[in-house]
Amino acid sequence: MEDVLTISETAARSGFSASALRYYEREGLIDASRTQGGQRRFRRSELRRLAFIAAARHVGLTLEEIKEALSLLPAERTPTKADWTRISRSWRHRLDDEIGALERLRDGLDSCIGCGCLSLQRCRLSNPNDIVADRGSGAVFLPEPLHPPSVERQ
Amino acid sequence: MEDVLTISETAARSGFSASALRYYEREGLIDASRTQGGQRRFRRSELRRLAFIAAARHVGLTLEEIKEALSLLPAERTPTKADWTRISRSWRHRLDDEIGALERLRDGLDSCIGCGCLSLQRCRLSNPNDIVADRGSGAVFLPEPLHPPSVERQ
DNA sequence: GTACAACTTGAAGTTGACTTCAAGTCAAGA
DNA sequence: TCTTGACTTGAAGTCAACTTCAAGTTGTAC
Repeated sequence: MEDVLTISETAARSGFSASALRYYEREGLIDASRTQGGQRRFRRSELRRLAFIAAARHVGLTLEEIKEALSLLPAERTPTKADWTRISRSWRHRLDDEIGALERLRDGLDSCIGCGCLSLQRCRLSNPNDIVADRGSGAVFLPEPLHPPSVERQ
Repeated sequence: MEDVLTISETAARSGFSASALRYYEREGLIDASRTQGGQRRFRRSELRRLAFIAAARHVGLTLEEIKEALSLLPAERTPTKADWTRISRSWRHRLDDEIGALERLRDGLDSCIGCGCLSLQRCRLSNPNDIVADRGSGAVFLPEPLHPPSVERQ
């Protein structure tokens, strides 16, 4: 076993595609040295970074957020288990929030199905912010969009 | 109150932007008649369709799926409450599945933070399919990607 | 030394769900 | 009638996270 890996070896071991690895390197999420001929060689420690990236992606973080998280790792020494644990601890809250939002949506759906309304005036499911209806009720069903591309301004 | 609405009235009442309404019409999700001059006029019943679309978007359906769902509505008569209820009932399962996936992820995260591993060989959080590790263990942590843009084909 | 798979680059393409733009037309109040 | 805001269209732009492509270079097994 050599102590550096080619891009295809790294791809096979990390589960990312080679083009994704090139993209991550270009974006500054991972690092690679080069051969004299210019080919990438990845240190094994990059596999751990990639594992972190994979996990963070599963949690729903954007690459920008992941990059920021990775920048919190110590530069002068090899990150320890405790370092990795520290920067991933906040995911727990994020997941709890996401689960909570989905549960509120599901419960709202139950009542909507019960009444069959789907009314813009009354149904919180389709009108989370009570845009049209009674503005006195402060109840906001979904404080922010659950799925990224679903909110419009105007 | 007139019985048809302009695009900006419809936008205000539905919460969608005017450009989104044009887009939905072009994609065949909603319908509009025209004035002699060519301007759109929306029947009030379209507001209910739009309420459905808004709710379905919150549940995470794509426009394509929503279009398919809407095509199940009866064409020859005005949809009843029961019609709307019927086609939105399946959302419940979808939400349950999504919630379940997130909960499994959260619980996996807890054990990962506990051990601090984040190892490609051992950690199911970053290596959901056990690509590198022991292939004997049939346990698959996340059977499919939770967040759309996170899977690559080799 | 040769073959050939694996690698390199920059540029362009992909996806979904819109938004923005430019240039022109319509509707309605005074 | 005039004005002006609302409306129309098609085309192009946006976003993230990559993938695909073309054309050329490198590494290595024989």
